[in-house]
Amino acid sequence: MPDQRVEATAASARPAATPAPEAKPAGANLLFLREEEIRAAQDLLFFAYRDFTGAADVILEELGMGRAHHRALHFIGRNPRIPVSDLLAILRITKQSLARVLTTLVERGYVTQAQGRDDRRQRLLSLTPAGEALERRLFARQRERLSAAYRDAGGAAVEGFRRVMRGIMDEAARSYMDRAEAAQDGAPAPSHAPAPRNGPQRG
Amino acid sequence: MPDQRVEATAASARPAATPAPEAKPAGANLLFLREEEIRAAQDLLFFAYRDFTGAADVILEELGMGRAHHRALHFIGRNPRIPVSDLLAILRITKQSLARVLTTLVERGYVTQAQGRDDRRQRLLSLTPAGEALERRLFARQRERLSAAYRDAGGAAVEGFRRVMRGIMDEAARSYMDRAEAAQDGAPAPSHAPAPRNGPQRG
DNA sequence: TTAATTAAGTCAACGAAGCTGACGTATACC
DNA sequence: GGTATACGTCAGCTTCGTTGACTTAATTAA
Repeated sequence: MPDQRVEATAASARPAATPAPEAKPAGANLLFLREEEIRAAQDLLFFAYRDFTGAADVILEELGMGRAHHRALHFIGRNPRIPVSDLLAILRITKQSLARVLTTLVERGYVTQAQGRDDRRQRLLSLTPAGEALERRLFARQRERLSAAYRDAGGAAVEGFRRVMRGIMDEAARSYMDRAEAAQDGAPAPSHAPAPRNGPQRG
Repeated sequence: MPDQRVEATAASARPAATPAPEAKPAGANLLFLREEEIRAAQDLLFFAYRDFTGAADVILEELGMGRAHHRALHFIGRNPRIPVSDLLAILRITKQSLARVLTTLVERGYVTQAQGRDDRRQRLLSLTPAGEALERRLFARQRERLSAAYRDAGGAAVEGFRRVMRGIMDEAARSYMDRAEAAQDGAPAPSHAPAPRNGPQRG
């Protein structure tokens, strides 16, 4: 098996990726460091997200489902009785895309749809016990990675992580997170609102 | 225009998502908080990554390219003269998938392929000046988000962010990041190795 | 009470970006 | 001289996003 031993590949002399270190005006170095810091952040986001999402793939594949199913399951689990439109606004996909995954989730008994009480046009989505069980299985895999990272990094780092991640997401997502957190602290039945948006909305 | 005013939707009495607060054995509450912390991390990763990647979409769309093109451009830009196989191992996609985006990047003059000197089978990839210019445009959009987040969160938070993100990615990605950082500090021509893997490798 | 708006579903078709399997070619290495 | 490696390519499939058009039921406003 070619075990991808890329070690020491391409160790040939390569023109350094860094600009020539000669004749830097004052401040340029700082600016450069800042740019490198941001580029490193791009790397961090790519790798961390790739491996975070990949963690649950084994289970998904054995069930013939994809990541889209997992995302729906996750957000329905976190927001019982969420209206379809709110879920759409969280995921930022079209209802046709959501319909595809939702159909299979309902057919296979992972998600139930209940008619809204005050607005009977709504179909409020919740996990069935089977859905909760599946979500927990998927969660367990990602939890391994995340809690190991949290444990190794320590509490202060986790708080920093939280702050930076919040800063990266848009205002709508931040206020969603705020409401989710408030709900966590015992507030009764908040809206799952993803907060006002602006983008397209076609379909 | 229906401005997605989801505010206060579904504020009907909903069975709390949280387990009934009565009769908690000692420690259960802590355990619960820890689980909620990890679930919140899932949310953070989803929203932050969604908006981070979305930031460059406007430019990509106007050029008729996708995120796959951006990823290739990014990692080629960060690793001039990278062999195809190393890029594949970083992106973790098949060469057929990479070929599709690479073909258009080369055709449109954003990327050049040079024959390897010590191993002439290799096609070492680099950005052309046009490719660098495009990458900078794309970078600028993401930079806005990232540097605002860094600025608002502060240096200590950024370090925590970095530590947690490193912890989430797998060992191979961590050692890639280490090597990239070392290269940054003036070491001459390191390998772009994504470090040994294990997964499939078919195709 | 009628008309407009909204929530949700559905059919059809398309595009981006993954995937597998099977080969071909040039180069390296033993 | 034979095997393994780096890269490219043809063909076809899957997931999951997209647009556009249209229906039904329920709510809301005129």
